[in-house]
Amino acid sequence: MILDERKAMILKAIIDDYIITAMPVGSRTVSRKKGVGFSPATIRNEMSDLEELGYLAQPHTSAGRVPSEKAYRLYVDSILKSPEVNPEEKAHIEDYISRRSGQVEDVIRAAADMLADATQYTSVIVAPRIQSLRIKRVQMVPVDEGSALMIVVTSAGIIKDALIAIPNDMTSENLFAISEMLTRELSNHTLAEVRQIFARVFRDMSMNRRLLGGVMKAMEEKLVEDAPEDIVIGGTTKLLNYPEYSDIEKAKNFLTLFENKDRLAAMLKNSGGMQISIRIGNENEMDALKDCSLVTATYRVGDYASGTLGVIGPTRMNYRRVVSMMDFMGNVISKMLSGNTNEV
Amino acid sequence: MILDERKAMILKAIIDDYIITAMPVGSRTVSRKKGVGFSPATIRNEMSDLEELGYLAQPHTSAGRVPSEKAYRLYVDSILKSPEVNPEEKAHIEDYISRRSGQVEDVIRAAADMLADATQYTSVIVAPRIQSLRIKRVQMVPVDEGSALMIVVTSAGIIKDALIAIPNDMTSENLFAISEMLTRELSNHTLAEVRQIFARVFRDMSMNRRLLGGVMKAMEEKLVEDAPEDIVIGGTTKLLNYPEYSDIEKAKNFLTLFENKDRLAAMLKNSGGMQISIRIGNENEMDALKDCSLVTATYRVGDYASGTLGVIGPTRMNYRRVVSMMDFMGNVISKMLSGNTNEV
DNA sequence: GTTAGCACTCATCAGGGTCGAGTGCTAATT
DNA sequence: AATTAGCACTCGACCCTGATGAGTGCTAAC
Repeated sequence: MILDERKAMILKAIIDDYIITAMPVGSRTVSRKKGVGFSPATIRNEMSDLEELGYLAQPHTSAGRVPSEKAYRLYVDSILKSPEVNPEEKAHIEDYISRRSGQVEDVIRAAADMLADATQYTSVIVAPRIQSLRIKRVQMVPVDEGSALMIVVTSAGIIKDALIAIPNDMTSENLFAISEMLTRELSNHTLAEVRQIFARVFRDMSMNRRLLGGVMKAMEEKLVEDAPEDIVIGGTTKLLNYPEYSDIEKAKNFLTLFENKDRLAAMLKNSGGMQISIRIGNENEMDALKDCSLVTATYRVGDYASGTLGVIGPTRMNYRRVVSMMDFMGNVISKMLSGNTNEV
Repeated sequence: MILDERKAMILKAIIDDYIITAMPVGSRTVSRKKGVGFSPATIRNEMSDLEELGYLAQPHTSAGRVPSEKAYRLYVDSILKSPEVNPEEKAHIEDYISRRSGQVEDVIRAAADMLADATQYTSVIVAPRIQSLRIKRVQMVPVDEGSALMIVVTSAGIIKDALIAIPNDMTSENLFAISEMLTRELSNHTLAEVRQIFARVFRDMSMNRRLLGGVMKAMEEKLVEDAPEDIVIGGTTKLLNYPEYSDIEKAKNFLTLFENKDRLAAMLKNSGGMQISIRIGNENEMDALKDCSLVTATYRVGDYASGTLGVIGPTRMNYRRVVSMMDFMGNVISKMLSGNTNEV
């Protein structure tokens, strides 16, 4: 089912045109393109074949042709090798992001904005899964009579905190001592392992059972269990600039998507572990994305944790640019976030 | 320029109807309402008067009448006294929000969601201005070789943090000692005063000049100066459900508004210190809000700090409900956030 | 195998007619 | 004097129509 060279060339021309104009492409238009040395009639015959093969579709009898998802798929697969981002742009992006020192949230925020800006589509970045991170320090800071802020510093400089209740008579020296102890016990373990470790600690030392109970509860509840996904969205309204979203219903559907961040994160993450994954139109499970394409990539933090970044645009998006941009951006994020992390 | 009773009644009927239907209201419609004992003809005469007085407008000759901003203003002023939120709803909201323990961010997030949900308009809440908060504790937690997380706990349990650079040979005991010292020096002062205090400390003790320099720089840069406004938005897409936003251009304008949070915060905050302020249509400075109304209220945190909450909806919004909801919500937030704060 | 020619299709748009909601005015009623 | 009924008038919404033009498929000529 491989296309001969001329068909492929014509199909490519049609897709290229459609990516820009979002209008059905006619035979005349194709034949006028440079590099295409055939008359409209010839093109028509080929287009007719392509339609039969399922690569093109006609919105109505006397309209031009529109590429099908199958066509995009072919196009995308054939194009992935040849990236295209100019060096100045790269430098600019890297500079902007690296200016955000440290905090993972900030880096991701900056990256999402840059990605949306560079592609002119909507971008989404999911922070690394927290359960898989290794704890480096645990520290409690008194906030109030009876409450303290528990801070967990993990590898890769990702920091999580939660308010916990403490006994009223606890001094800050006391808290410090306990923090040191917890750090000793927990460091180098993942958050997911915390529960078992606590079980052991509880047996070993009877000290401050009540406080430890509170700490453990907070860790489980706030840091492990229902921790909402950390997910950042850039350029939410970018897609409204494209004609396919001039229908208010579609726009609304699309925008509501971002209100449920957990679902969004879930969707982004099942990219099957591919380095770069592209889902076109109906290849997406979510209804609101049925006429969008979603390009996702993975970035790494240190040696174990990883996160996902994605771009959502119309099916006729500029895949070449998006893919290379994602590739580049993934590397930048990895570099920024792993830079912090010296060994554990 | 006060309206006689009948005119007022007719005007109110028109506004009430328009709030629901978003369609020009005709004399017949008004006359059919219960409580209005007049024929369409009579109503027409009154409506004609009201138009002359500037309370009504006609989109075109043979259409019904539409309330002007002046009418809304009158309506709103006359209605502010009589709140309307049912007790179960109140209980539900209070319960939902109080479930978010502690962290200011969480409370505000929850409140914004609730507010948007209860009103079916878009809600905005600005966190208390950080400069005016009093410091309760300063604590540094080592993160990495050469970097630490500085945490500033302020009154009202609002917590700010920033990554700072520290000398490589700093131990955690060392950091703890310095934290204690900083806490002693800074507690009970506002962030805005930090600079002067540092000047004094610098003279008094020569210890660890380099670290202190870093701390001070971080405080100034990250916590005082360009700290972006903490602002939370709920129900961004809610307004898309109203016919006045079925125009994609308007929708886009409106949505882009939320991308510049600083401007948004600035606008919310200049409500002239009123308890509840309502800006209708052109009373708003921002173009994107020219055909919206903005209702803002103030909440307090402890005795000194305060923040703003707001609802954005179409000019024909249900003012009665929104106002009473804002009033209630402001109190809930105040209570939640001040509850934490025992004396400093 | 390629192309020119031609009849055919169909979305888009402007013009024109009808319909109905709503008005303003005038005259009749209370 | 206030209210109401009646009526002519206005104007947007809707539907139908025909013209236009982009684009197609087929056939015959090159």
